[in-house]
Amino acid sequence: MKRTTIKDIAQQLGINPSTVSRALKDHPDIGAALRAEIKQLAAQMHYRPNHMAVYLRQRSSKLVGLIVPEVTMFFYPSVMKGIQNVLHDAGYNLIMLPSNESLEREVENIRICYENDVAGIMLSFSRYRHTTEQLSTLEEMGAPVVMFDKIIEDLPYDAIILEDFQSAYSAISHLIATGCKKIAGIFGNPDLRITQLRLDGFKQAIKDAGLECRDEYICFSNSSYEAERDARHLMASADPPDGIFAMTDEIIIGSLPSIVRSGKNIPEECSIICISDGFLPYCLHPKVTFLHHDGYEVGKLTAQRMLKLIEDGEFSNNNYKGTVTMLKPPLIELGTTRTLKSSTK
Amino acid sequence: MKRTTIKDIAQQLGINPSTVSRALKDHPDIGAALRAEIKQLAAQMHYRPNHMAVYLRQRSSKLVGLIVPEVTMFFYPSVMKGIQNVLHDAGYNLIMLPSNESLEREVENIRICYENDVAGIMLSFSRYRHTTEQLSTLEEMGAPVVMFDKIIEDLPYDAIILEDFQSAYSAISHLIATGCKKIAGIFGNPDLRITQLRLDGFKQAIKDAGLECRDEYICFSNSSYEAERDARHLMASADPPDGIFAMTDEIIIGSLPSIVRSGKNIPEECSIICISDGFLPYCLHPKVTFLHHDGYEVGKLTAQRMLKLIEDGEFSNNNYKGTVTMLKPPLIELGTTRTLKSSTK
DNA sequence: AACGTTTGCGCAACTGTTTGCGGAAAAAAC
DNA sequence: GTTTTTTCCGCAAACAGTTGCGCAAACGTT
Repeated sequence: MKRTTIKDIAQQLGINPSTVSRALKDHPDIGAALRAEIKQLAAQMHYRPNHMAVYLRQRSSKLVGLIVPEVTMFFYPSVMKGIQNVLHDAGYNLIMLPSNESLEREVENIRICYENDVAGIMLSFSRYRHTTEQLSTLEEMGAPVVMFDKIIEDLPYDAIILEDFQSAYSAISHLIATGCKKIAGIFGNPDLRITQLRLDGFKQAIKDAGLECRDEYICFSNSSYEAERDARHLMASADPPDGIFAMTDEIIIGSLPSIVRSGKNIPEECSIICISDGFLPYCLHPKVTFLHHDGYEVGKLTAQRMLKLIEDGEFSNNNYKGTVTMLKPPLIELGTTRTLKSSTK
Repeated sequence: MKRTTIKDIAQQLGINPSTVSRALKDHPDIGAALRAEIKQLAAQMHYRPNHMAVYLRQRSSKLVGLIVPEVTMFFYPSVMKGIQNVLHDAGYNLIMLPSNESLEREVENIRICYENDVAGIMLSFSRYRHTTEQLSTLEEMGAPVVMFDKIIEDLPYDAIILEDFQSAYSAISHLIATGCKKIAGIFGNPDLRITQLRLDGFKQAIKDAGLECRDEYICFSNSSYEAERDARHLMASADPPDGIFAMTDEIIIGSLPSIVRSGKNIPEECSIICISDGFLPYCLHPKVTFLHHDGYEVGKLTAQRMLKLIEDGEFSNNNYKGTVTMLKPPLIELGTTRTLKSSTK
C-alpha cells in the first residue's frame, strides 16, 4: 500500500505541499482554520513523516550509532538500556553495530555509520585496538563521538569510564582491611586497558599495605570457562589465597563455583570481592561483595553527553578536545568479605 | 567537513552526475577509461554513497527493525548476535527498539519502524500483549514481519519459536525417568504464552506418568529475586520436592542458590533441570542439566527468514499467511539429574 | 483615501542518487 | 559516401519534505 505523503494531503485539499508542511509543524504563517483541517486530514490519512526525506533536506539524521566490541550478557545490556532510555526521549534511534572483537569489523562499523550519516557515534573499542590506526574516518565524518568503557586515551573525544585503578585499589584495600593477607586477582584479557588499570590498582593496594604481591596469585582469563579453571588452580595450590578479587561479572560467575568447591569457609578462610554491574552478585551463591560498576549509568551518561554534543554543535567547528568522566563505584557488602571491626558504635 | 557527493566528482571531472553514478556501479554504458578514472577519483575523494538518498530514490532501505520486550542479560543478547551476523553479511543494519515491557512503547516502536521505512520488522512481544489490538500499523506498512520467541498466534506472520510444550514435557519426563516423584516447577510471568505452554507440558508429563500434580509445587516468579524467594519456600516446606524444573535462565540463576542452601544432596535428594540459552548452566555451581534453548539459533533463523521475505517480495501483494518454525532443544546433562540406569551397556 | 503593515499562502529550488530517454559521435555495414 | 548500428554520455525528472522569497488580500493608521 502506498504511503501517504505530504503531497497527497495537499492535492486532496487543493493546496500547496509547503502549506501542509508548515501547518503540520505549527508554523504561524498558516491560518488556524486551514491548519486544523490539514491536521485532521493528515491524521485521517495516517500520514507519517518520512524521516529519510527530512534528513536529506536538512542534513540531520535521527540515528545514532552504537559500536560495541561484542554483544555479551555482561554489562552491555545494561549500557544499552541506559542509552535507549535517554535517546528515545529525545527522539533519536539507535543502530546497533557489534564488532565481534574484530578490528576490521570495527572499522567497517565506523564506515557504516558514515554511510548512514548518523548524528553521532557512541563506541567501545574491541580488545585488539591499541592504536588509533585506521580511525581517520572518525575525524572525517565530523560527527560527534563519545567513547565509553573500553576507550583509547589519545583520542580527542569525550569518554565515560569507570575509575578502574581506584576501584581495584578500593576493593583490595577492603580485603586487606578485613584481614586478608594473601590476595589473588583474576583478571580479564590483559590486552585491555581496563585490565591493565585494574591490575595496577590491585598491585598498588597490596604494595601500599606492605604485603607481598605474588605472581602466581595473578591470572588472566579470557572467558568464564578460563576463569573457572584459573580459580580451581588457585584454590588447589600448595598455598591458596585467603582473598580473591574478580575483575568482572564474567570472571566472578566463572570462578565462584571453583572457589566454593574448594570447601573453604567463605569469608572466614577466603574472602571474595568483585567488580560488577550489580545484578549477578545477588543471584550467586553465596552473594558476593562487589563494587558497583553501573552499566545503566554509563549508558545514560554516554547518551546524555552525545545529545549535548549533537545539539550544541560545538563539535565540528573548532578542534574539540574531549573530557573524561569517571564514575566512582560504591562498595556493596553482601557477605563474602569479613566485617570491619567498627571502632565506633 | 562536507561530505563528497557524486556531484562533486562529476564537477571535478567536468562530466554529468549520472555518468558517475553509472560508472560506480559498472554500468556497461560507460567506457572503460572514464570508468576507471571516475572510480579512482571517487576512492581518492573518499566518496561514500548516501544511503538515505539512495533509499529515497529507490524505496529500499537497508534498515531492519528489531523490537524486543526488554534488553535483559538473558536470551536476547544471543538472539541479537545471531541476527546481526546474518544481517550484516547481507548488508542490512539493525535498529534496536526495546519496548520496556510496555504496550504503549511497543506500538510506538512499530510507528518508528514505519517512519524510518524499515525493510522489515523482527519482533518479540511484551508480556502484556494478549490481543492484536493496535497492531493495524503492522499491516498498513506492508513490510515483512517475523516474530520470534514471544509471539501471538493469530497474526499472519512467520514465527520462530521453541517447542515450549514439548521442552517442558521432555524435561519433566527426564526427571521422572531418573527417579523423581515430587516435581516442582518455577515459572515466569503467567501472562506469557511461553509460560502457559511450558506449564501445560509440565502438567501433562506429570499426569502421563501417573503422578500427582500439586498446586503448591507450582510457582510464578517475575524476576530472579522472586525465584530465589519461591525456591526458598519450596525447599523449606513440610514436604519439599525431589525434583525442580526452572523455566528459564532468569529463574534458575535466582532459584539455584536457595536450593543449594537447603543442604539437600543434588541430585540424589533433589534433581534440577532447566531450559536455558546454554551458557549459564556451565557457570553455576553445581552445573545444571538443561534443555538447550538456543537464542543464537533463533536469531539466525529469524534473520534468515526476514531476508528471504525481503528479497522475494512475496509478502505485500497477496494475503500472506505465516508459517511457524519450531526449534527442538536438545537435552544436555550436567549432573543435577540422576543418571538413567542404562539397560544396555 | 492613500499609505504601511500584517496575515496567509503559493512558487520554486534544493538535498543526493537513480534512470528512462535522447542524441551526438564513432564504428560498422552497405 | 551514405546509411545503419553501436558506443558513450548528458538531460531532466523523480523520490518526500523544507524553506527563502514573493505576493495578494486584509487590516490598521493617519
